[in-house]
Amino acid sequence: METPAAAALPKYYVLKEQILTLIEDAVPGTLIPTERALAEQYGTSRTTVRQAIGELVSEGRLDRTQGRGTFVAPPKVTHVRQLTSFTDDAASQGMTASARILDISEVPADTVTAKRLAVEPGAGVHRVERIRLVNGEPLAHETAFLAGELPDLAGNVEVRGSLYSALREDYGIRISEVEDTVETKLAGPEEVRLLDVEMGAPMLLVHRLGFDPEGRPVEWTESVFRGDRFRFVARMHV
Amino acid sequence: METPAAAALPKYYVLKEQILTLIEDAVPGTLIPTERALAEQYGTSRTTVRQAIGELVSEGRLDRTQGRGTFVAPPKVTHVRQLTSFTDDAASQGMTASARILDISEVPADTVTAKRLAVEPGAGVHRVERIRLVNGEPLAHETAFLAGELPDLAGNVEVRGSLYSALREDYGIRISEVEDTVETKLAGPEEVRLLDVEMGAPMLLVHRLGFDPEGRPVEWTESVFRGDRFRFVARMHV
DNA sequence: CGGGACGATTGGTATAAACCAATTTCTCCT
DNA sequence: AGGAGAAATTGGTTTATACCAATCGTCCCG
Repeated sequence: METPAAAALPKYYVLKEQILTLIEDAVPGTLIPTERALAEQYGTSRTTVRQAIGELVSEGRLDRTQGRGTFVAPPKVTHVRQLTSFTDDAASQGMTASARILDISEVPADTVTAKRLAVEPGAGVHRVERIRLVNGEPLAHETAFLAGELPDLAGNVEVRGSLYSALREDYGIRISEVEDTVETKLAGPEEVRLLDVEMGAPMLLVHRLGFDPEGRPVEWTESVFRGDRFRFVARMHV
Repeated sequence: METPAAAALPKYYVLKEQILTLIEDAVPGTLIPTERALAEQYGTSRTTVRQAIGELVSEGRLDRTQGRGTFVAPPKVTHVRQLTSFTDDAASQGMTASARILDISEVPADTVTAKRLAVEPGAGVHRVERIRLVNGEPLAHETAFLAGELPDLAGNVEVRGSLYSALREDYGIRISEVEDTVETKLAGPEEVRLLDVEMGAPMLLVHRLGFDPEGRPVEWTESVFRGDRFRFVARMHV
């Protein structure tokens, strides 16, 4: 006595949709029932509840913290490339953007970086590693590599408060064309530590290669954005 | 007797890295040991092995099929927006691109579509739903909505073999500017059915709004790309 | 020789049960 | 009151087990 083509859906997925209807009208920050309570309430095991909640966390609909509970998550941040700055984007959405500098130093170029920046492997390049924050919450981990002579880069970035401002004002470097690649990636220990996400959460891995007006590559940046908090926008002429 | 700050990493993550070293030099299509064999070999449970393999599948490093086994996956496809066509991209990487049309029809605009295309809700818009394939494998599910009078759209798309060709050649519609948004999404039953991915696999959700030279929105498209097979590239002037 | 039935193998879903780790709450002592 | 410490609560990880479902190979029969 089987249902012809009705069921087929895994139990955890049905539960996921039920939880979605529970939270779709809730304000961000609302606490939802515990995993043990949901398991009993829906007549299933905690394992199944965790599988359902896990996907909702990955999708950015729920946040959870060990010892505290599981909460309704805030909506995604949208970032419009090139038309506005990161800071302006956030401001237009009623949020405040900032950055925390982890490291500014000069290092020998590895093979990948050397190829991108068209320098010799092992040549000195500048490295700028930052955490980008919105409303005080970490949103992205960004590591930029820059070719050329940039004396006292750390000091100038400090003063200007922005890498691009320093490049333009202090060194006369203008980036006139960029090539971005976007792909998915799962969070590893580094992202867990720096961005406060869960192991295995989906991330947006963005690589940017920036060229000066003469077409020379001057900037090579790898960024890892939280997939549950971020939306990437590009507007361009065809 | 605890190790001070050494361990800390979950066992499934350590196992994941070990499996990675096993497959990093293997040719795509190579069969790896069964879950039960790996569990015994590494002295762990099948649950833990599945958690490790699951992330590698999500990252596009492994493919698995019930009843067959788990295999090393092929590398990602890269798509450069606007500079070249989808077909040319694939060709330049030694692959062949194609599309399967699921539906071409005229439907009343829902509220979201109406807003994007600047028409009245319920007004008739054209709907084109396709599956994009590379090397015969489904890569993306794409649904486009178009405003305006487009008599016999289905027939013309059939003849031209491309939606954009038909718009340009048969209706004189040119898209001169586009706005793309990219975010992550997890695969649901529809993606599982149409794109041959696993439930919960990370996807790239892309929305495109296309404008004509007068700045009027003429195309609104939602695309879901396989995150394990696809890389999105945008090149633009600043 | 073809084909269908069956069984073995492999991944997919679900349960129950521990125990660990972070956080909050309670309690009791000063 | 205030604070330290214990207890309870909640999510995080792992194991063991069972059964379902898709695939593939084998064997036997017509």
